[in-house]
Amino acid sequence: MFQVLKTEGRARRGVFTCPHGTAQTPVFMNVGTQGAIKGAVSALDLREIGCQIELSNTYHLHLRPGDEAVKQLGGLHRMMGWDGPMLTDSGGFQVFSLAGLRKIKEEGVTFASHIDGRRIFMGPEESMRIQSNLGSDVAMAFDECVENPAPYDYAKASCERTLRWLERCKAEHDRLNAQPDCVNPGQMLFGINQGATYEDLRVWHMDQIARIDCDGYAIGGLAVGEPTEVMYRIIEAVEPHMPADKPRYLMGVGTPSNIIEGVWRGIDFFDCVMPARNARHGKLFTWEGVINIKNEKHKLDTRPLSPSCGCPTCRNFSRAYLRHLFAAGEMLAMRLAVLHNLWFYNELTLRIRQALDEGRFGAFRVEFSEKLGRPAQD
RNA sequence: GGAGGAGUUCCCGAGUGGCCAAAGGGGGCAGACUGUAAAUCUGUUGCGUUUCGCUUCGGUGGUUCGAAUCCACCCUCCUCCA
Repeated sequence: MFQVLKTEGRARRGVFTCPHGTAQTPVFMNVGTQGAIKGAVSALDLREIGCQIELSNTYHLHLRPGDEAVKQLGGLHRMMGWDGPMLTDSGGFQVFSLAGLRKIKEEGVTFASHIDGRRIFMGPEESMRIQSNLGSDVAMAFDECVENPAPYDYAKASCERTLRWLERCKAEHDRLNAQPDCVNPGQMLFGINQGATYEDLRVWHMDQIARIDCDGYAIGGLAVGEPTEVMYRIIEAVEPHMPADKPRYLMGVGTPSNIIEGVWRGIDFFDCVMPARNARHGKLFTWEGVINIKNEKHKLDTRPLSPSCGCPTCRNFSRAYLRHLFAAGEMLAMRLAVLHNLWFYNELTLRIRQALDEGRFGAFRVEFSEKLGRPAQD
């Protein structure tokens, strides 16, 4: 269930309700692909850093430990110790990221497992079955994420197929939810818009999938090679065609600026590996701009990363200590960095919501959209 | 005291007459990262007025058109024998 509380221009402030609770939107979902946030961060930590929705992955959990095993363990929520809202990606992104290891046919996709090379077949029905076994609150439709730029003819054929796959996903999802031993009978289904960088394909595809009754709609296939301006142009073209009473999810995006600009263009849900991955690599987001904590200039800096940050890392540790932990290759470096960046992303969306509540999101956007992507000034 | 062996750029370590400012690794410095095959990947790491010049392979001197590389002596370290 989704309720829009307030709007400012195209931007929306809302509340999303699912079997494991509610999320205030706009929301950033914290990515824990294999049932864990990389960087030694657990579900306990997610609570502390303000995570509203956790995101995991169908393909990866199907390979390890296996979705049947997860089901026997009581579902992914119980397995990983997270009792809040959870969304699972369908494996569609792996069609893109593992492009060298798969073959696409009408029935589905055959992957050569990136772990041991064994053949894994995943089509709409398989993806739905796996996600049903995982017991997430939101299952994503199985789609093909096409790399940009893509030839028009290919993008057209691909998004037509993704539409047919959504019809199969919907049918299988409804069937599975009605099974007596279903892990999470209230599981929702989100459809995914594709069409590469072609506005006519995007709009046609969006109109088509909107006719299939989903609990939300996502824009996929962006931030996969095209310039940022093109991404914004596609969102602006598609968004008016997305059902106004359903949540809108921009998949895999993005930078703090991308999120502000996405909200400005009517997006409610985001997710991205960037805060976690960049954190592991020493790039930290703050309200003053981006900090590369590995840089020599922080060697003797006793200040926290950011004076305006209330995260566990900034409350307790100096830049100098963090830099040392990175230089020394200590696991703790990654953990503290990931906690900080995810806190920042969760607080970013919190402040966006506050700005929307108070009708000043336009001013918020002007103040922060560009600033958050620049290097922090000392 | 005798017999061998070894000293190369920040470190380790290749290189035994010209294609050597010198492989490779480490360390250092910097950059990338967008529904996670990523604790990964890339660049750079003697100086300068940078399609060229200068200084550099323990030290000094020599051979040669040309030396990290060959010769002499010296210094330091390691192993074995006494």
